[in-house]
Amino acid sequence: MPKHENVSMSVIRRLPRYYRFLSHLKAKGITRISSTELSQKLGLTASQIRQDLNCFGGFGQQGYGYIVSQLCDEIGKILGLSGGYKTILLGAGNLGRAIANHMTFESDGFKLIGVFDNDPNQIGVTIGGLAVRDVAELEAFCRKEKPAMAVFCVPRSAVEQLGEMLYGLGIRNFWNFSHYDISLQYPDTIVENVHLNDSLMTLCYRISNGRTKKQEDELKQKNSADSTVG
Amino acid sequence: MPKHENVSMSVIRRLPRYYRFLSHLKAKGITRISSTELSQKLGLTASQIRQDLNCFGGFGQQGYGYIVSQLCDEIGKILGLSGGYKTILLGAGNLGRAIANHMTFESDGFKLIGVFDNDPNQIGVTIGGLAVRDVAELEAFCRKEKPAMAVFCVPRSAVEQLGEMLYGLGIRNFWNFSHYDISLQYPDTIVENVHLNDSLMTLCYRISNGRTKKQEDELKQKNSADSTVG
DNA sequence: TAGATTGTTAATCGATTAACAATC
DNA sequence: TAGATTGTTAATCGATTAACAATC
Repeated sequence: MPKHENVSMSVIRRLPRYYRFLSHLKAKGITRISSTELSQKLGLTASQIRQDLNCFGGFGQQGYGYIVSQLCDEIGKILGLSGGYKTILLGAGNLGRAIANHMTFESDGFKLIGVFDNDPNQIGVTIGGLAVRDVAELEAFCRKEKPAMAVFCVPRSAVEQLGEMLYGLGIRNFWNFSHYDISLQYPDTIVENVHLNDSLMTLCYRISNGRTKKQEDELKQKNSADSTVG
Repeated sequence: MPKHENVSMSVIRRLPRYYRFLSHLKAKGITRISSTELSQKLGLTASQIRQDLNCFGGFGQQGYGYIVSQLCDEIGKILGLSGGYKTILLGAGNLGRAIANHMTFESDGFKLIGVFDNDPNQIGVTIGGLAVRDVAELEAFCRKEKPAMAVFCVPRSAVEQLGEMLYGLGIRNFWNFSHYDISLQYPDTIVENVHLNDSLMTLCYRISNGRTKKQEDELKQKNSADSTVG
């Protein structure tokens, strides 16, 4: 597995979108696509797509474009989707359940091996094919199974406590749905935060304040382009 | 309510973090904070924070800093958190439930007024204080209540159908958890996407490929700073 | 007044876009 | 070969950081 240093987060965050769309094309039986076509479908520039892909190597053929299935597989490899990283999930509330099901049915590089909660009513209930365990068993479970990643679907305060324990047990990778960002405490962790609250407030801002000038310009441009076509 | 044009999405996406942290400080009874202190707590530069805030006006006092409660309230106003935008939610699965509860207990500018599903087993069940309605009632409900925002917690295919209907009914603001991005179809919509899948794949990439050079440098710098302090 | 910290301008850095030679 | 489209370099644009005068 090659290491791709110096690739910016901006590029990395676009890879899943490419992967998703290419999978879609592949499923539809489309074999070939150019950067221009891709850019139109995704709302990006062709230049950016070529620039992004060339961070990892030349996957296209001049004068032809990209072979959909090949490019899709390559991006899957780059993303490390066959990793099968052992994962535990903390918190069996509604969000935890949704995430557990998601991870079970669409395993994007991770394998859920344990779900934990401290609520006696939840313990034993089956979620994503797994019986919810008592959080009291967490330490022993981790020593035995050595999970690579932990998902936090618990409140902020619980993450502060559990984070310390899991860090002590060697876990360095986290998918965090709480407000507490463990990476500020332990800088050598890899944390992917999903702050639903922030997302909602951003939406609130956008509704309240209207579009930015840039967005307004793009919209105008798009509208005039549409009416030219039609 | 002033309109702040020309504010970039990068700035807007940091506002909720400021707001969240300032609320936290306020709750702890802290009255004053400088941009330097804030920057240390949030892992940003003081310069960036001042630059960000000055997009909206001068909220600080030279030689003193910022009054926590005042700054917090101002950011809340900028975000439009008192908007109380009427919101409907489509999809009463686990994710829909988690989101409905979230929106009911922490109303960040939105008021949930209806939850819809097409599964007869879900209809009538209470979620976030609301009885789940049959999606067949959706159109009549919207004509009467005129919601400002819709949350999509349904699969891609359902969003394609429902999106068209809701757009036709005048709804232009969406919080979207599906893979289907309605803003590509209707450019005059405001859509905030939450792609959990993409987030997970990004994490997978980061685990598989290690830190970027920039992150590695920052980590080294932080470690040496820590050992100098201790 | 002296010290501190903002608001704001200028400098740097990084990301996106444009252009075009290479080549299938 | 001619046409198309990539890979890659150069130009532009935007965002972040640094610096410092203004001022509390």
